[in-house]
Amino acid sequence: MPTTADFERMLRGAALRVTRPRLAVLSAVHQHPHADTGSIIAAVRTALGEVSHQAVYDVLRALTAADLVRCIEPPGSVARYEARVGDNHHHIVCRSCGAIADVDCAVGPAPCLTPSDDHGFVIDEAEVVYRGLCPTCSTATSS
Amino acid sequence: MPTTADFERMLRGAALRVTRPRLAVLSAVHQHPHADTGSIIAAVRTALGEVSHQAVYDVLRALTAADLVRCIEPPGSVARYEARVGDNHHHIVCRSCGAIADVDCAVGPAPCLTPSDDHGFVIDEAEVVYRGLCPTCSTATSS
DNA sequence: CGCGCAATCTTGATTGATTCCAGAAAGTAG
DNA sequence: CTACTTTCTGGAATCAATCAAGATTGCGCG
Repeated sequence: MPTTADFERMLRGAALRVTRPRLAVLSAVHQHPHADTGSIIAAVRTALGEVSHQAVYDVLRALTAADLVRCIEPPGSVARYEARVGDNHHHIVCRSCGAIADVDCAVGPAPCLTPSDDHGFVIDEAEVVYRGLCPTCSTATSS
Repeated sequence: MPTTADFERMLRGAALRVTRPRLAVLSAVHQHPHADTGSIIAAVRTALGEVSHQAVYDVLRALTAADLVRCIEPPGSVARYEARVGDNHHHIVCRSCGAIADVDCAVGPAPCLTPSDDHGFVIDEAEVVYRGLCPTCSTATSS
């Protein structure tokens, strides 16, 4: 787990000002993978006291633009943020309870980047979302 | 393009009552691939006159549950619906204008269904979303 | 060490999609 | 044709997210 000093370095490296809310948001995202915005706001407030949701939204946008965090939007859920950036990985979403797990790319660095017909689109990224049942819901259903 | 009689047959086959709003929604989804809810409501109202948005939401949910339409939720956009069901295909979303195009599965019937580590999840579906620039935005940007 | 600019945060209102609710209407089976 | 059940209508409510204006604060510079 990175330290506050690491987060500060990351912010400076991205030419972003180092502020209390930003360090708290960065820390919260690292501590709570796949957390939705509400959870992040709650975590930040636990750490700092009162913080406006607007600040959190703004910080998340800035961090996303700087590639310090990544935003994912699973179907049937609100936006979620995670700290793993730079590595090509995807997600499994549980159909029943909404749990999310990371999945490393199936076949290589960027296997699905070549669809059979690109319709003239210039593709720069492919995101894969697996749907299914997590271990807990799977056993609960089959029993 | 299927006819009203076809739509009626589809509804009866799914044990759903045949109502005017349902036929209109089914028709609208077939005529406007990847339409968002608002567009579908507008299309239905053009065809039938006043229809409550609640009815459209309800119908779309019923049709989705019956696998007569499919719901997709591209990042940064609202829910959209399409009529292609049963075939495994994915989507390209334009980063700039939000246009959506269909893409047949890259490597086979269900290529990405085998991640390197499934974390104990029971996976039954994989959805791939390609991000990039559509031909129009691509040329507009590079010029 | 203190100043000034510009980015950032606070507060509060607002939008927009979606859902909930109760009653009226309509489709289907018999 | 009748009755039952599903579906639709109309309106209010919820929730995430965005917008706007003014107060703060971080950071670079002298």
